[in-house]
Amino acid sequence: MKLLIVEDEKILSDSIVSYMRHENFTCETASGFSEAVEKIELFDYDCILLDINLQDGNGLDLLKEIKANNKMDGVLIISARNSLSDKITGLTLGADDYLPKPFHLSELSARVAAIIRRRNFGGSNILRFNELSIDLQAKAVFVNGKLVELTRKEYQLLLYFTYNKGRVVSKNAIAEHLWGDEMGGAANYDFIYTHIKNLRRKLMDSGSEDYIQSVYGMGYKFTAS
Amino acid sequence: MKLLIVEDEKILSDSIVSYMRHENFTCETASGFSEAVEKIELFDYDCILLDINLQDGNGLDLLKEIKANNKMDGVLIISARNSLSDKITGLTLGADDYLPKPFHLSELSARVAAIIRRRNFGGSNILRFNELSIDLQAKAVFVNGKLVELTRKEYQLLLYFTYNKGRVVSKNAIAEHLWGDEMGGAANYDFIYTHIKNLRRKLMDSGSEDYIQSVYGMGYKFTAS
DNA sequence: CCGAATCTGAAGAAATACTGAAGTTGTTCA
DNA sequence: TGAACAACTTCAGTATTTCTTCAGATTCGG
Repeated sequence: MKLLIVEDEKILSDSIVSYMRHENFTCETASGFSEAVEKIELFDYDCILLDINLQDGNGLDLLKEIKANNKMDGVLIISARNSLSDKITGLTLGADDYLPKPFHLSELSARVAAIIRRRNFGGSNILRFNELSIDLQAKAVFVNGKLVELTRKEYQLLLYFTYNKGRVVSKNAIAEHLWGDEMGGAANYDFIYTHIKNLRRKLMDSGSEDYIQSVYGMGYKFTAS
Repeated sequence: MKLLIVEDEKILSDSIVSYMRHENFTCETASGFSEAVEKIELFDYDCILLDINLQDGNGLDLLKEIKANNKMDGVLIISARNSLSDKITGLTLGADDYLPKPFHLSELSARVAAIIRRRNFGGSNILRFNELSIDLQAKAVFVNGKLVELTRKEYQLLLYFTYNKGRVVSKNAIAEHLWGDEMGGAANYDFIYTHIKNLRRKLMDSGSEDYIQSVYGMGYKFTAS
């Protein structure tokens, strides 16, 4: 899952990134209004953590812009202001949740997870696809009720497939989602081949069909239902 | 058996009521501090499910008031907050148990049932997991009835695991729960490794299975039942 | 049939986890 | 108060697991 943290207090931004990386989110940052606009136009994020008190503009305007651009990213507003009007305005403009400073990082994490769950998976903690089921809370994957032990990357990969079910996802998109900035537009995709191979093998060894369909020259399509 | 659910998130409150009714509890709700005080003064409840993060006041104050009024109601604290101090304060003030959000309704139900059983049959506050038992009042841990001497951190760690039974807890979350904000997103987790090692050793030396499962790259999962 | 894309197993590199011991802090009790 | 002890944290070295790279095999579309 990929996040954009829009926050100009470097210390806070860094600690959010550090925490969320450990929670296995892919994180990118923007320290200002303009940088955020740029990144949001270029990339897809599962959730944008938006501090509405930026130096170089009003975060609510940015929010307006995100929503006007028909971007489907989730948005969590972070604010030092406790004013009810900001909260209401934010939620009216389409933010998914609101978190006043100061906050516990674990609460931030829980809320972000909730937003993503709500937007991508209908709010459910357990996803089912044919003989496959995924418990988001326990971070566990089952085939016919039997636990399959996946590594971090394999789990992230599977999750990315599930919410792009039926769509072809390019290797570029996968790289961007699982690795962020530094790997997007990589020269080769050997590491993706390897992870896909391992994921396929683990699932099929446990008795699952192969729902990861290769689409020559395009990418992969997850075909379970 | 009659419950009072003090919770201002209507969706959560409704789903608790719906679930608990099926478990044959009589349910009433209060969406705020003042409403709760009123109801508690007027009626007797077997157990009060108290969210300590209310809009209109601190839930811990309400708890203090319940206990000061010599009400004998059992109290289960529900909290999104993760600060250890809240937990400790809550239990010190006389709460019977503590359940962090998010939780499974089945777990809530089990804990409520346990509180009621305990209070009605004069038992002490004891959690049981296979050959492990934890006396919350005495803050003592037993393996097959034999006392295991744990340090404070080890005890807190074990307790935190039991609260999150079956879920993967990240080292971040552990750090934040046991040490508070300042450790969130810490650079290294050496101290967690050490405490986990010591806790594991003490429990296993006493004849317990190792219920603390390491999940590479994600954290730990407590697997007893 | 050719070149490009994809797949595979194996090996090296990197990240994560564990351990014992040493250093530091805090508590207890004379 | 301060010596003795317990608890906590840090550190350095080791073990384990995962990630990435690579070379060769296979498949695919034209």
